Amino acid sequence: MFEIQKYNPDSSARTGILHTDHGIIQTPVFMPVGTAGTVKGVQQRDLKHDINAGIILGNTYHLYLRPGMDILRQAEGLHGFMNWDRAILTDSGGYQVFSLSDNRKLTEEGALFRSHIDGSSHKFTPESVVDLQRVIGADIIMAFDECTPYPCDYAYAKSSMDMTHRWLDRGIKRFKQGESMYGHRQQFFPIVQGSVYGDLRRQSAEYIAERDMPGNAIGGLSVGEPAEMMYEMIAVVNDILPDAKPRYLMGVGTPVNILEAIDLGVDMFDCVMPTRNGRNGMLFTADGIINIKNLKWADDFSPIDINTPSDVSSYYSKAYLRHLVMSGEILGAQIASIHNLAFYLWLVNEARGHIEKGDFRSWKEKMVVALAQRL
RNA sequence: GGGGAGAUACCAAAGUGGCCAACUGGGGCAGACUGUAAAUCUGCUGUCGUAUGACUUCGUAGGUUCGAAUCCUGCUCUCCCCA
Repeated sequence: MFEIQKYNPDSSARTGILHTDHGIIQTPVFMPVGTAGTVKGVQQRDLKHDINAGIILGNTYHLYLRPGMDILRQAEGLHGFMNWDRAILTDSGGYQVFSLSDNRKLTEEGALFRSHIDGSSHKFTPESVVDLQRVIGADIIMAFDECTPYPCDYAYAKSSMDMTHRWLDRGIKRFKQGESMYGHRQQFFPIVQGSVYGDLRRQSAEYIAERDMPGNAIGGLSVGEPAEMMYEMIAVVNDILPDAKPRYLMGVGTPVNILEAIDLGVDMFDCVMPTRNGRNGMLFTADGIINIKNLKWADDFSPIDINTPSDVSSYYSKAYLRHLVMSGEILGAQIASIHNLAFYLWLVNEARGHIEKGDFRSWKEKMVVALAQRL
């Protein structure tokens, strides 16, 4: 269930509230990615109290391979297993169809995977992926799709999109036949595809909108295409997807990408960037990007970032964090991950505040310039 | 005092007449990373702003040779064994 709270007067940006049985989520929202049942490097305690994440991601493919469904069932799902009482969204494994393309084979029936862990063979179908996500028990579960690569020729993009649509209907059917295993409600989101082709995107958005599910996702973007192309596709799609339902832009993105997409009417985001890039020494701040490994920070004893409201951001110095990252110390990856996630959450909350105030557009224009700076 | 081994770039360590400005690690410098097979990957790392180019290098001083990090001689230093 989703309620719009406020529209920004001069853009498609809006604020809303998404209801789940594990709490309400104010949108726009950023969802930290916790693929394997862990937001890498960050404890649940810090995710809650320092970062204040209301919802995190898990991944069906990875959890299915390890620890496996039997363990998750015994643990009463992923919530019980990782002791996380707020909301969870699971990706279906559609992204792995893309990222593990060397290890899989697609058919109308579904996808045959070779496990990246032990090489064993596994089959995912639109139906089985619903069943797996029942066991995992996420509040929001995703349809099984093919995330097409970029570049992707028109013919392939079209046939892939059509198959994703057929897969969607099979998934919805399975979803409606079954029920949640642990007593809380689950919502099923379909995914728009169509690569970078406006007419395909339009077609896909129409198809998905007709399914009338509680929320809609936009997939297959930020896979290497220019940002402008991505924005164009988002605009096309959002024009068709119903206003009254949350729109989830999968896998995006940079702080700038997120503000631009909010401007276009997107409500939900997830991305590995704050955690992965954080582990690799990139820090995001409201003034721009810091590569903490750069020599110039070696003797900078000022706080990492006094603007970002997390304990670590103002407690530790840049020089110290650089030392930790350069030395390969685990704490460096942890601090950087917490800081970046807190920054992403701060950014979308700030966006929310400005939408409510009605000056989102002008605030965004200023931020987009600042955020892209290299410090 | 006697015998033996060795000195290579920031460190470690290959190379033992031309394919050597010198393998490979590490370190350092920089870059990449977008629904996570990533605490990962890529580039550079003697000097000359770039170079299929020039110049200076393999403890040190000489020598042999068309050509030496590689062979010979002296010197300096280090390590090991025996007294």
